[in-house]
This record gives sequence, structure tokens and C-alpha cells, in this order.
Amino acid sequence: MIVTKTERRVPQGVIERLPGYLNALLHLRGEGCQTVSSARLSELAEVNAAQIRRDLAYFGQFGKRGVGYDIPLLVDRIQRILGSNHVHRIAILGAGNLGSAIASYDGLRARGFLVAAVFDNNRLKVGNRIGDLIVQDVSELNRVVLEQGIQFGVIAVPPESAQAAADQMCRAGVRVLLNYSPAFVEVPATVTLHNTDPVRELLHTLYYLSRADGVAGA
Amino acid sequence: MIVTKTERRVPQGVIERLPGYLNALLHLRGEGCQTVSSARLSELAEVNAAQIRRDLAYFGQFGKRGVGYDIPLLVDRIQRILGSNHVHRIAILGAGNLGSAIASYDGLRARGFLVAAVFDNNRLKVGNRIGDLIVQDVSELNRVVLEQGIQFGVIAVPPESAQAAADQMCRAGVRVLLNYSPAFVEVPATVTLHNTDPVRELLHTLYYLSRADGVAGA
DNA sequence: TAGATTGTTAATCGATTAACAATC
DNA sequence: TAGATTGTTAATCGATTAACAATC
Repeated sequence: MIVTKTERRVPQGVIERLPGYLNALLHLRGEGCQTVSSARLSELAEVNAAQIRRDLAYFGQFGKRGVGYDIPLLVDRIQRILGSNHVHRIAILGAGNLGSAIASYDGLRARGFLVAAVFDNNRLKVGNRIGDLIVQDVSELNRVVLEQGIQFGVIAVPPESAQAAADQMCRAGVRVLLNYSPAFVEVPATVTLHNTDPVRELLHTLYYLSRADGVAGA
Repeated sequence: MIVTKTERRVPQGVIERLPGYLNALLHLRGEGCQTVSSARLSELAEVNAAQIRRDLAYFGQFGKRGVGYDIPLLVDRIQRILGSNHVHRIAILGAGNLGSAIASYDGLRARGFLVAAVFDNNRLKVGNRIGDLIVQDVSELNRVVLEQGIQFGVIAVPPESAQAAADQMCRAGVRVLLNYSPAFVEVPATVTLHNTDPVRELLHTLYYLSRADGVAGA
């Protein structure tokens, strides 16, 4: 594994912002840009320009003074830092609308993820086609995760089955579990659980919305 | 609108944590609990107990010393603070897998949101049923948003149509726009845009995953 | 050289935490 | 009363920002 010189403890906020920078850089690269200034990146990523420079400085000196950052180089560096420079395999449990949406989500491939398998326990769904994949029976989960070295599991089942799905995924050996259901699930300490609740952001927005009615300002 | 006494400027971090508290409280209420201590809430919401007490104190005194917080009361208070104590209507543009998944997402109803309409520009999808809803042609968007007082718009179309979808939603008059596509979209300053990128969290997790291989600790 | 933009310091700002008196 | 837990202060910690010398 390649690690850049300065390996101080990097604040979590920095790591959380890197994917946003990468996103903007991929967008710029797609438009054919060669270099970008922290000022321009600031607009796209909605982060203060000084902070971008400071964040990147945790990992080395990637820019040229007077010029800016070389986009392909910076993309590569950030991908290495995050570990998205090689492909990571994902297994999805649940082949309903949510599972299908995630399996065919455009943003995954471009950023180093590959949906390697989709499982369901419903006989009617097993055998269905989702993009290039065939839905497999959940009894195959252990074998496939092991054989393909799958590290990421996605729970895309109804909330009442979420815990059972999580248990199966953990037994199969995934390292990270993404829970898209609104249920609480528990996992062993060796597995990293991410509860990604799409409603949480709506609620948070609501607060500012009701204030914006009465008062000026965002 | 009911507002509690202390209306100091509330830090953004507090607002972002409230939905997590609410989530945990709804879970506890579902289990039949009457009261909860900040220590117990701390476990469920994964936030320091002192911080929970401090966060809540921005809005008033909701607890009883020696006892804890009354769950139904606290649920009600947080819902009022966030504005989720009355129903907010959502329109979804895009009736594919993603749109269907969001439309039938269990977590919405429980937390004050109602998917009021789903639109698509594909003749083949117009007229389809998703739960209780019939997919409508996108030409109906303006009328329906106006008539039903819809404030939230969700973009669930392929990335290449995302900007066009955003424009239509903004013209129709939504106040908040949730973009689930990996595309960059621009909106007028009067509309709040939320880019909810499910891959961002995966990338962020990846960083810690690669470190966990070599070093001890989370 | 002149202009532009980085890398980095120093100052500010705000969030987090521990601790404890108040009080149920 | 004794035990428990809040509300709140005070101390710490870390993140953000402005500013500017270094340098392309």
C-alpha cells in the first residue's frame, strides 16, 4: 500500500470532504479540464478554498503555485488516499426496487465499486436479471462472498428482515455493512455499520425551511 | 408556529443530530418505553450523553432530574422543533427503480412525510401503479405541485436528465430539491439543493477500512 | 518580470467533553 | 433520605478561516 509522507492523524472532517473533492475533480476531468485552482474547486465542492488547500496538505504537496492542481494527478492521489484506486466488490441483499436501484446506480463504477452479486430469499426473484447480474438465492451468500472476496454488504430488504439480513451478511464475512432500511440493526464489533437514512437529511432541511419562511437569510 | 423560549442561534451540528435522537426515541416508543436517560439515548444515537443534554437545552428543559426524559413528550418537542409535526408533501420525478423505492420507503410516513405524486416523462410508465399512487405525466407537474402545496422535490432520473428535471421542479415551485443522481445540478438561490450521494459514504468508509488492515483500533 | 496561486502560519471560532451543583 | 440524572458551567479540543510569504 502506498502512503504519502506526512502520516499525521488526519481529522475525520478531512476524510469526509475528500470524496466531495474527488466528485468535483471527476466532473472537471469529464469536461476536459487539465488544471483547477482551489478557488474553482471551492465553488464546485462548496468548501472554503483555504480549507481545501489545508486538507490536501495533510497528504503532501500536490499543487503548483501560480498554476493550481493538475486534475488527473490529484484524482489519482485522492483515489489512492481513499483506497478507491482499485475495485471493491459489493454484495446486495434484497432484489426489490431499492436493491435494483443500487445495483444499477451509475455512480458506483466510476468511483471504484463493482456490484458483484445480488441475493434474495424470494423464489420469484431468484433468477431475475438486473443489468448484467442474475439474482441468486440467499443460500449462495457465504460461498460467493468468500470466493469473490466481497468486503461490502448492502441491506436492501424490508425493515422487518433487516436484522436477519445483517446477521447473514456478517456471518458471510463482509467488512462493511450499509443499512438502507429504517430499522435498527446490530453487528459484531469487527464489522463497520453504516446506517444511511435518506430521511434524516429531509428532517434536517425542514428545520431551516420553516425558519426561512419568517426570517431573511438561508 | 410554536417556538420554545430560548431562541439563540443553534449550531448546525445540533440540528443535524436531532433527527438521530428522534429516530432512537421512535424506536424506544415502539418498544413501549416511557422514559429514557441521556445515557441510554447515547448508546442508541451514538452521541455523547453530555452532548445530548446540551443539545436539548438549546430548546428548553425537557427532562426530570433523577428520572430522565419522557419519551412521548420529547418526541413531540423534537418534532415541533424540526417542523415534522405536520405532514410535508413530496413529489418524485422519475418512476424507475429508484423513484419506486423512495415512493414506497417505510421511513417516510413515520416521520411526517407523504409522497403525494410521482411523475415520469416515459409514456410506458405513466399510468403505472406504485403503492397507492398512479404515475403521472410530467406535464402535470406544475399543476399538481401548486394544487397540493408540495414543497419537496426528489430527482430520481438518470444523470443525463438530472438538470432538466431540476429545472422543471424549480419552475413548478418546490422549495427543497433532493438530488439522488450522481450528476451536478444547479438551482436558483431560492431553492435548497441537497445532493445525497450514496457513494460518498462508501468512499469515506474505505479510508478507515484500509487502515484497519494494518493498525489496531477502529 | 508581473501575476497568480499554493502551502502554511497564526488567530478565531465553535463544538465537544468532563464535572458538578441542582433537584427530582 | 439516598440514589439518580438533569441542566449548565468551565476547560479542552479541534476545525475553520484569513492572511501572506514562498514560488511557479
